[in-house]
Amino acid sequence: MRSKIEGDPRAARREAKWSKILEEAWDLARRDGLAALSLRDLADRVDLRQPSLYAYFDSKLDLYDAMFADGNRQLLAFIAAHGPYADEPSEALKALVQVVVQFSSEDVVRHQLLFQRTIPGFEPSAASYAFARDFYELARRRLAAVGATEQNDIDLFSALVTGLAHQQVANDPGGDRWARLAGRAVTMFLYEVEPHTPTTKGELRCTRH
Amino acid sequence: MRSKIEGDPRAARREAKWSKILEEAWDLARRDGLAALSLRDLADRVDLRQPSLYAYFDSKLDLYDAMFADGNRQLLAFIAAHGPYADEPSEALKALVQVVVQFSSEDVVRHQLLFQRTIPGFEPSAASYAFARDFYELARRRLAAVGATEQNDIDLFSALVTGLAHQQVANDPGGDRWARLAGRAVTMFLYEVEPHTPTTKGELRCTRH
DNA sequence: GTCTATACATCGATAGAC
DNA sequence: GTCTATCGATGTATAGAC
Repeated sequence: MRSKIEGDPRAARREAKWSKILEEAWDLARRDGLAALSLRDLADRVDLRQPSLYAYFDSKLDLYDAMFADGNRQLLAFIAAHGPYADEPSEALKALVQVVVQFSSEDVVRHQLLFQRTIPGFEPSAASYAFARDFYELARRRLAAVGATEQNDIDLFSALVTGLAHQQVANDPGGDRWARLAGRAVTMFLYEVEPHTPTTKGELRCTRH
Repeated sequence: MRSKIEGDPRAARREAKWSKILEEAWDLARRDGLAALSLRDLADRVDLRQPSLYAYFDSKLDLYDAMFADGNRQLLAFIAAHGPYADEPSEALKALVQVVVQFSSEDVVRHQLLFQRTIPGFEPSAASYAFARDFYELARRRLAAVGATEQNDIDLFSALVTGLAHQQVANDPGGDRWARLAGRAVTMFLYEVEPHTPTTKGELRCTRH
């Protein structure tokens, strides 16, 4: 795939233009709101006429789809950039939650597109959704490492994380009022999933100090 | 206020029309998406011409504001209709969470308007926000009854509830995959807020052996 | 209060020339 | 690929009759 671009200067230029379009689309969405994104404003930003944008995507929903994939790529990159973590599974899980909430709080409209479905008619394509699945798998593995494998446990955890992220974004954008609760939230979750009565699920001792 | 309407048939008719407008606006929003609501379609639904709608609200954002207030009234009515609960504080809290998540899952766009801020330019007016404050106060009182009064506790709880509601709405609309976790979530929360080792609120240390 | 009529700006999208 | 020109639909708003 890479060789195609590097070997073909026209494809490389097109790729660069496409990246510029995505970047400016995010910027406009942050300024005007995700739903209020205007293709004419976007065209102005990238030195094109509005109809010429259709050489890069088939419709506005298609653009949202590309942004959805891009946002998920950013999320995976953000997680990778803030690693590696301690090997200790519960610490790794705490770190993940912290990072995800921070990621969400850094860009409200990105969080809207990735985790809230508010654009009428928008449904991620299978290809774009694959990136979201990658993130889900990453979280699932880190949950399994602390012994949370049942669907109910995973669902409870996902609610906890999205709740923290949503409250952070909605009520304290740019701050850390909910982000700083990530560690406590995971502690609470772990205690629920692995009760400290050390019976079947391995020897786990919990004490308060 | 009531006497005004009952005493004046014209005011009563206007009130009825206004209710009809709100009702059809919700229905259209559910069909087309909240942001895609069209005033021309709405006018057709209520047997008016589009400009005549401006006799009932000053702008489209004004209509959203009225829907915001209406949705919050519905929430308070929904809570009232599903009471009274057991006096036991923790059970009352569980019931509240259950009801709120169920309420959200019953209407996705209502949940969007009330708890997610996705309409560009929309900000609830002070009058409409008063209803939201009523709900917040109700939840705060029920939290206080179980001993959760610190802001961090309230924030953690709000994240938990909105997280359950959001996951329910986004990933299992109409179902109960997350709604049924409400009781467990509250139990988990209560254990965190009121540790049964009644000493300090120190960090919980878990170690494997 | 509701209507007709109209205006204006903006939007996504398409046709066809180059 | 990019352009010009244009389309239909939209939201907003106003004037003026009844």
